[in-house]
Amino acid sequence: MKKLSIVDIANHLNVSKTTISFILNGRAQEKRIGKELVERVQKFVEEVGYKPNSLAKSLRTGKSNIIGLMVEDISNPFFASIARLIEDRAYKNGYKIIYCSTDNDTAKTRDLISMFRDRHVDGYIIAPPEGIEEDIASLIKDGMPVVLFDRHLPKVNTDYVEIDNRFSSYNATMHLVQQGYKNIAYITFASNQTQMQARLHGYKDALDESGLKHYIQEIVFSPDEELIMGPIKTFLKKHKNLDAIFFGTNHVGTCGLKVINSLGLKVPGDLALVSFDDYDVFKLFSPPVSAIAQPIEAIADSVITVLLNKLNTSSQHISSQSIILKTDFNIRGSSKSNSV
Amino acid sequence: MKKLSIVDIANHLNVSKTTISFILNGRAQEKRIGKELVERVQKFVEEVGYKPNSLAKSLRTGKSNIIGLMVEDISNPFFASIARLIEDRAYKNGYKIIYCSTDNDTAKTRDLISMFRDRHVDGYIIAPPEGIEEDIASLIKDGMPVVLFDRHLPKVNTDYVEIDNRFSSYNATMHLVQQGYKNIAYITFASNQTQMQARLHGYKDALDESGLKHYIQEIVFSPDEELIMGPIKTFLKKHKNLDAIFFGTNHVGTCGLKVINSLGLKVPGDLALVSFDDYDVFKLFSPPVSAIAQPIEAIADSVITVLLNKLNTSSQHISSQSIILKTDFNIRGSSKSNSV
DNA sequence: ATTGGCTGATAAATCGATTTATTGTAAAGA
DNA sequence: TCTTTACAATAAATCGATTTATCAGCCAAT
Repeated sequence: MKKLSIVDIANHLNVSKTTISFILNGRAQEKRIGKELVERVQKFVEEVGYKPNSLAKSLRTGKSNIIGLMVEDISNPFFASIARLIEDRAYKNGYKIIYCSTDNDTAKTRDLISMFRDRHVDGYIIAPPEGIEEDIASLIKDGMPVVLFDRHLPKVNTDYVEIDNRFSSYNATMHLVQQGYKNIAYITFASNQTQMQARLHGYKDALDESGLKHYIQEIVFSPDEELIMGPIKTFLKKHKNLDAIFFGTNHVGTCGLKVINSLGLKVPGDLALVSFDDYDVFKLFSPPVSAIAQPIEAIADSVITVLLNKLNTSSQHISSQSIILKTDFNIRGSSKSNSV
Repeated sequence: MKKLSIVDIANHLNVSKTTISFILNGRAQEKRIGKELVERVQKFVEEVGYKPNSLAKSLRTGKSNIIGLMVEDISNPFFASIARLIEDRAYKNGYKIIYCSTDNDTAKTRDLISMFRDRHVDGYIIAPPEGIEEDIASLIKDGMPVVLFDRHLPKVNTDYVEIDNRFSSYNATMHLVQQGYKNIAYITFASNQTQMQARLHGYKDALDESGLKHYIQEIVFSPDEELIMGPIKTFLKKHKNLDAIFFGTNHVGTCGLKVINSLGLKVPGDLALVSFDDYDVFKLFSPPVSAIAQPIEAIADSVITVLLNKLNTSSQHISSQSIILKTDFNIRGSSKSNSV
């Protein structure tokens, strides 16, 4: 009982495979195929559960109904949640997802793009690392639908979905300032990606406006958490005068909390905390940590909507669109009572 | 500058495409193709960056170099981490991953399997929901390599990778018993899956052995966390005498912590806690929560090793193998001093 | 009687590879 | 001299669909 092909169907019904194909692709009317024949074919196909070989189909039509999704790291809860939502929406629209993690590694990403291309994916959803501009540009030049998210590439004209990083960061920093904190540090991953730079600027702007001093610690990303916690620990020991910390991502934040625990620091007595990216860890820490929550449903929705749009309209009147979404600032924990 | 095909290469070099194909597939020697020709072809292919169309290749060979990965929910950190590791290993071995989340929904899973099949994936890695026995069996009957993980299907003879759930659970429960807790509850998701049943049994066995009373709360899974927290809250309010809780999964555990926070209960003063599946939340809770840590690297490694084995050896001498891995019990927080 | 239009269906080309069967030559063996 | 054998490369078949071009029959119009 091996799989049957369109030829088997055709032979069994004494009909040409062309006819079968037309009927199955809803072109029966257009091709003036007799009603009884159509019914007979449909009935039989249904009966034996015939399904066209999608590889052959893709080979001929050039469409694969697969979307390539490239995130930084699928094991990061932020990306995992987004991926999950995108997956759902994509399936509902008849698309499958091939995904991969880039690790923010340009060479790896290049490989993966070429692999996606090789697999003839119909569209790309990418959280791009730095240095990948040319590859993305060439993708677009060749007419592939591409949507970036979480960050974008200033030198390349693409569709992208982002949040208002600068303002979110500015706003959170200002919140600390207004609570009376004077020595507010910003701990983040060293990165020139747009979203990270915007967050950094938001922090700086808020402090500049308030006449406070910057305390910035940039950490080189590593899969080994110890190598993230180490620099944080050193930084905290060096700057004993800090009274508040703003973490640039959930990952930095989580590592930061571990350091704070290990140093036995009291929150918010010794240090007030705020982090970018909300996360169970922040809700359950005691006291709970305020965090900037990205609207993941909205991000996923926007991304997939923009991409499906590009996939369905061959004529692109719009050269490219960018969507900037708002974040929520979830304020938690007892606000410092002795604010100025 | 459209993509070039093997015919373009052949024409350009005045060589037949057969020859090109043989050379590119490393069959030059076997097919006795002249050395200079081989070099000339390889040089040119390298130069123009020609890559065979993998769809055509798959169509002809029947292999897709794609592995289908079905987890319960990719946004669950346990599955996300496993997926990430599997992804890495698969890529290193020339395989790509198509993934999806089953939601433990049998009908959805059935659809997804048929989709994977349709896509001609070479192998399947599945955390199976209940009721999917027949579909898996038919997959195997048709010679598809399948590896289950996290749980297995007793009625189907498959390869699978699991942890020692019963013992892990028994051990963790015993730990609470030995610390002197008398009223130990087990809160879990209602499920007949093997791993959940094994965990439940481990709990029961430990209590039976110790002559303690069972307190079991099974919660119907829901994507809405409120519907998980609600029953937990009710349960805790109903059983004021509880002095310890064992959570059956990280998700239940996280929700449980939220309830405990909202009720203002003190840990471990009012309640001692242990959870299955380790997770940042448990490490950072104060006091930190003891947890059973699954060896995710080992799980991912085993899964992919078993699958690659099946993929590379056409003759399966082994009918099926099951791998049971050990867990780590991470004991945290101050142990109760007034133990019996 | 020939052309043209319409209907209903099909033969053949195509997508881009792999695989099988075949060809042509030159050297070796009978 | 004629047949083998080895060598080097290729033509053609195949995978399973879609798409283009073609055909056969029939009726109306020129």
